[in-house]
Amino acid sequence: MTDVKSNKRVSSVDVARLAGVSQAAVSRTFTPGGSVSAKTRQKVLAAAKKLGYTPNVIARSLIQQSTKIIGIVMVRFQNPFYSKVLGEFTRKLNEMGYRTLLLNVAHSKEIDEALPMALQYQVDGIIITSATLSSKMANGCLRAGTPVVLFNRYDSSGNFNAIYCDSVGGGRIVADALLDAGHQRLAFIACEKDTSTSRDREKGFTECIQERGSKVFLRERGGDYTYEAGYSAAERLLKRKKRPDAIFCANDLLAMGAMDYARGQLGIRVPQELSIIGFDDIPMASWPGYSLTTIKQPVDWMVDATIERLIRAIQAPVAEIVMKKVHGILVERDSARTGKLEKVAV
Amino acid sequence: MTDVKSNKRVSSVDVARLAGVSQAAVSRTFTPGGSVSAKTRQKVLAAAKKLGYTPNVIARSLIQQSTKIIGIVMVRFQNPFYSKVLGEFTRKLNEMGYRTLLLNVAHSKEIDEALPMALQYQVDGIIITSATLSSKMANGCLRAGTPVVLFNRYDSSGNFNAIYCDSVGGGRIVADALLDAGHQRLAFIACEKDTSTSRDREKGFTECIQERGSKVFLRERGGDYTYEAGYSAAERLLKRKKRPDAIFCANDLLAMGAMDYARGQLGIRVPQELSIIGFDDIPMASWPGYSLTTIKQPVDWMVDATIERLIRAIQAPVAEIVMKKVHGILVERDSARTGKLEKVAV
DNA sequence: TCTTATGTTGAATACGTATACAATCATGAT
DNA sequence: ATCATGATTGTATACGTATTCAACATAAGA
Repeated sequence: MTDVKSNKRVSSVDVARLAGVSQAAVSRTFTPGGSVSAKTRQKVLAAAKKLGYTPNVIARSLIQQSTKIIGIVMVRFQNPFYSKVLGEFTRKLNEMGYRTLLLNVAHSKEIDEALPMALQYQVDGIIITSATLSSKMANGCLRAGTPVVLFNRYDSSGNFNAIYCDSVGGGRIVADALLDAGHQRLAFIACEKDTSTSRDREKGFTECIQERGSKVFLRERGGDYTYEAGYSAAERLLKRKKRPDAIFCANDLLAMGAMDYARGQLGIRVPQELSIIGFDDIPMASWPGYSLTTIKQPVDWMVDATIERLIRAIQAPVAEIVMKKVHGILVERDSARTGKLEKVAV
Repeated sequence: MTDVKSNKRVSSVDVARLAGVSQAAVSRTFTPGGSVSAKTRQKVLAAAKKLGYTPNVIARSLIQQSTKIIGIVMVRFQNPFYSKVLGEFTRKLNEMGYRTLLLNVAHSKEIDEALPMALQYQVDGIIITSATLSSKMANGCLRAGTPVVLFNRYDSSGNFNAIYCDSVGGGRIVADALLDAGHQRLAFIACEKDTSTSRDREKGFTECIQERGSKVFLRERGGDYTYEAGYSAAERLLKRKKRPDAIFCANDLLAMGAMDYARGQLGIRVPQELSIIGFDDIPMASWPGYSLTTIKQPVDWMVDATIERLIRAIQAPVAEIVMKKVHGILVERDSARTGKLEKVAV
């Protein structure tokens, strides 16, 4: 029964020969809308089963000019936010009949090496998370006619589709909430590694505070978007004589690091003595141990929108560029005092 | 300068025509060991640049019988352990000239749907993490001549390459450490979702305890390999009148959930009143907030070994099966009393 | 019965590349 | 100048499939 004699690949021609039909008949049998009689279909399927035949998608994609592969470029793998994002992308794309070619990139600079790989593999589309494109690569994609959608980034040139969360607005929301609750000395912990998100979150935060006649008390650079960076930044921030009473961190990991330092090393009570707010709303943010107040990015919506935009661009390659900005929402947990002053005053 | 007139794909024939050479010359120019004179190479490269030509790897793979794509099947995406694993795999495979096709699978059962996809795409090899294969699919891979390596699983039939961590041994180490430190009532929190790892970790733990003349005090099913499952399992475990003085959890996430419940809800001091030990050593385990004592899986080594085995199987398709088991090591942090009794007694 | 429409079928071709083979070229030694 | 040697080149073919086209069969309608 097991016909594992030669490790030679079995092709549609082999199946056709065994079934006594033409190769075209085999192809049609395995093509959803194919015009085949029930009889030949039977014969073909029987022969295919006997030989263990599987259609070669690579060969198919050559002639159909479509690989049904989407390239996903990710920069920060370990960050749970992007784990979640990647999981959603692969799952949903799978359901729609697409496979995902994963390009893991350590730094934004490497993106210029990764993209040609994707293009060489004739991917139908490319999703780029947390990074932008050099104009050179942008041109490459244009030439290849491969649609690109930026996820959680935008390109100020306006040449790319982009789905992203309003970082500036998120920063403003945080500033408002903290000031409304009566905080006096607001600090910010940034990520310095060429991330536009950190810059924008700080921008909204700072602008809003200034508009309300105050200014950011302290600013510390985290260096990275990691727990460790937040931990050490908090150390530098909280060892001062006059320390902040609220810290807004550029993302949740930084916030969790900061919180652990404040509580664990200095015994500071959160939120009674210090409010901490993050950004992203990663799964861990809701863990009781942290119960982090944060700006939630509507990941599901963003993923859906990104996929929809990409598919549309693939199907109708009109030179139409769509940029969608979605608002983050403040998830109030227990790491920050965010109640309006009035409420307390009453 | 921008010749983006037609979105028609540019092929080696187009380049050849423009350069005034044969298509073969173009192909040879882009083939590392190709026999081309410097002069024609110049002409070809110039023409290629002008047209924005990129070799079509799909077409190449058709004739070379090799796609340079590795399929990776992952079951539990959100778990930071596998995030790390995936990151390592993609990075290292990339460096070796392979791309990765990511197949995200919600449950082990779905693996039988995912694998044919990989095979249809003619992947050169397949890595399966945290799941085993049905014998039917196993046969499919055999027929297709596609090597498979199981990561962090083994197949008792002995038909598959496998690289995995000694879960039984890890469980024993934990039992020894806890008993040596004088714990009396040892509990275990399991993951029930068809995971052999959880079963094996419990097996080693239980066996060792029995050999030393005792037995497991309590056992609770976590349900999932998640923080939430650990949290609620701990609730059921610790609300009893006579509660355990040590809990071994099937993985780190469960352990962190359990710890947060114990400390946050019941005010139990860890490790003074309760020791907690996990398994995996995910990045968060070393966060000061948890400082979790755990069994470290040597991920880097395991990833390297998996890749090496896979590449070897691809290059020399001898029917050789290799199963490698590596020992986990106890990383002693602050969530468990693990010192030998003698030390304390002296 | 003849016509028309509809459904099946196979032969031939195209997708974009790599490579075997034979032909050509350059080079240096004799 | 002749020959052998080696490097370079072009032609032709193969990889495995989808699809066009024409041929054919079948069934329905007149």
